Amino acid sequence: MSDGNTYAEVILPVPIPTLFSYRIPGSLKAKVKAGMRVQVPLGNRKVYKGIVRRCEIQEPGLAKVKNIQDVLDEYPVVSEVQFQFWEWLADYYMCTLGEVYRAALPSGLQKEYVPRFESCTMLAESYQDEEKLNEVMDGMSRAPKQLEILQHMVDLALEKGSMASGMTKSELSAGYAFSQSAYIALIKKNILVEYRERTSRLEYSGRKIEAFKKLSSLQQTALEKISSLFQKQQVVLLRGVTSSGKTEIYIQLIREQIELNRQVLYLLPEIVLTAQIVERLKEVFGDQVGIYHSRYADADRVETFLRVRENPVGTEYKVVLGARSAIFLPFRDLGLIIIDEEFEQSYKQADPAPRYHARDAAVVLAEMYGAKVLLGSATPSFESYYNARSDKYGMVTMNERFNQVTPPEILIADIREAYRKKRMRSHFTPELFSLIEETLSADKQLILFQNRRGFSPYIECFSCGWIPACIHCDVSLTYHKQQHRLICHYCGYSRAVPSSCPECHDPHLVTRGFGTEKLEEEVSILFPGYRIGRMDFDTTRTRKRYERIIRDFEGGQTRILIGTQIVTKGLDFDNVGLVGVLHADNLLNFPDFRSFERSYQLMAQVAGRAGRRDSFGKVVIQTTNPSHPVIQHIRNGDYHTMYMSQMEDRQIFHYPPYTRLLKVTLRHENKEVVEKASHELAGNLRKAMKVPVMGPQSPLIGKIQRMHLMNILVKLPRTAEIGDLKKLIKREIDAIRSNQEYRKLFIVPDVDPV
DNA sequence: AGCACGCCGACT
DNA sequence: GTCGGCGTGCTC
Repeated sequence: MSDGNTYAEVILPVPIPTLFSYRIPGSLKAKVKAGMRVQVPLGNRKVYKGIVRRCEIQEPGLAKVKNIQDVLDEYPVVSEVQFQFWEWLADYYMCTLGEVYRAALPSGLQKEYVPRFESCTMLAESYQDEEKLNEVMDGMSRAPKQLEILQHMVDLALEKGSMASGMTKSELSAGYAFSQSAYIALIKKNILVEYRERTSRLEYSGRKIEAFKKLSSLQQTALEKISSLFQKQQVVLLRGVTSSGKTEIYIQLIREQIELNRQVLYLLPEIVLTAQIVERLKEVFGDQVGIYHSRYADADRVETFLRVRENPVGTEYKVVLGARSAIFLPFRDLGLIIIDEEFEQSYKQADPAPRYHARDAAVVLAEMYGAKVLLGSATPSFESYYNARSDKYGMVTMNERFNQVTPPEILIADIREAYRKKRMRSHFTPELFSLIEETLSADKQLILFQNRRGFSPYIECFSCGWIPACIHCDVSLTYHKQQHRLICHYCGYSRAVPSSCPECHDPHLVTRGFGTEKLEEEVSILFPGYRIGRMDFDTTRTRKRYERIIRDFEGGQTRILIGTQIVTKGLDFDNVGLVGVLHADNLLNFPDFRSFERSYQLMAQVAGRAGRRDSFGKVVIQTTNPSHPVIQHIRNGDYHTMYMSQMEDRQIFHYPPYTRLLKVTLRHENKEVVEKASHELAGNLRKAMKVPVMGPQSPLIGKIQRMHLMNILVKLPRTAEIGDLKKLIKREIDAIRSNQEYRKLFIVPDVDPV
């Protein structure tokens, strides 16, 4: 039954799993289209910006239907393909469309965003013909000012490409005695037309495009293999060791897509997305390259977002270099998605929802666009390698480094033996110590890796063993010497260092273990006179500081670089002769089924920093367990054997890639409540379905920010249609949620947790 | 997620 | 007498 009104379904950024229906007032009927942002009231006088999912729907049959207040776009900002992608994401990752909306649009588009408009002008269509124009210009001897403007107009237009080119009024009026009245006369005569255009906050460099680098024969072969695999496969894994020159292969593939007038999304982990890589792409693709990541000012993200699609066809960005959220950009026609360092955990969004994995989501997105996916990595994730080996993906391997760069020599140093023989010097084995000396005297640089920040992971009372712990979390506090404070690495809580033990009043408190800060101090004492750079969470808070540390090391001002994980990522230095891993056991002993895989990837990455370009490098890995299989595999560079042995375990214990995991985390401020609820949920899940349900288990850190945690792990079969199982799980979660007893309980499902 | 409504303790 | 604490429930 139609009442003559039309209605729209709107997605709002609220965690409610429904769309909201609004009436479209007559005045807006012509303007509202799916994918446009609208302003709507919700609840008490609150104004929200929502996205129209569908419009022109029938009367929704609700008691209260409010009006759309305003339409905020001239063109849709979300396309139908994007909506399909949003819906897939919400369904697969068990979240609401509202949550996807929050993640997908830059916040500038969710709040106020006032684009800058500028007056532009161009020749009216009938005067774009040269003869016709000459005719009027000949008749303008009595209007020299108008003639001058036209002359100028033609020069500028031709410079831009054609007589039909538009320009801003300020461009037209620059550099001569521009007459406003003469200009208006030309508009009135319909020789010029004026229009308004949104102008950019991002600068066009107008830079000249440089020639493509010639590929080596190895690169050329790899490129040809990739192209031929793309004939029959949607996804190809490019397995290329560090320094094998993957980037230049990507550049050729991007070029091919641009020639086909299709767009390319080039995903990188946030931290690898540095000036180095951006520069290289701009060198060859100039202003066709867009950048999109969270460290960008939001206004710039909005610009990139809009320029991916809204620009006239042909002038939009052809390739966007971005971090994981770039999968939400509204591409007109995506032909290829490159995912570099595809094994990086940071592709998975942990918090908040949608807890999506950009690599996996990108494969689905590519399918929707009919695009290809290239995964790049030196040490692929086991999932991707498994897919390649089972022919789901194509695979191309590059085993040699570019320009015959010699792979680094990897030495394993036994910490325990060195201790026994009393040959440790602070945290250095004799092997590492003498190689540091050698490297420094050979005028080379070195990198030391320790996966802990701060000075020491905890302090302890010498007489009674008391250890200061966080008041909000179940962890010890890390001592930061420079700030002279004890800091919680989970919630940020900090306190002064006590002058004596509060338990037994002994003033003798000792530091235990070591982090990057302590390492820096000891290196400066043991190897005086060399400038040291430290790169960790504490020293890289701002982009400026981060870039400065890199620049100083790149330029050779700092000789020694000490850091956490962050030094392993994608940095390309020429003069590094040595890389030291101070304590590999930290990584290996992490209680997670992926810890071997991770350790291998991490150590292989650190090792890859050594001996790039024309220099020969060495890597020293210090460990208390030199016979550990991962250590042996690293030394032999044997990814495959490592993979095969891990796969056996994964199959036996039902872990990915043989199953899909779904982790449910329960949070409550009361320990008893969260334990009771999680047991109840796990029990109900076991009753409801025939798949392995593990737990509930208290995680390694049982309390974070005053909230007690419990995890339940569901192992979903790879083969079956898992949609129904997820619905079932959702139902059980909702049942627990609706229990009054558990009203302050948070239940968070995480699909494919990492 | 907001935001208001609603029902109990310390203040001008 | 009220200001305000945050528990509860709803939002087209």
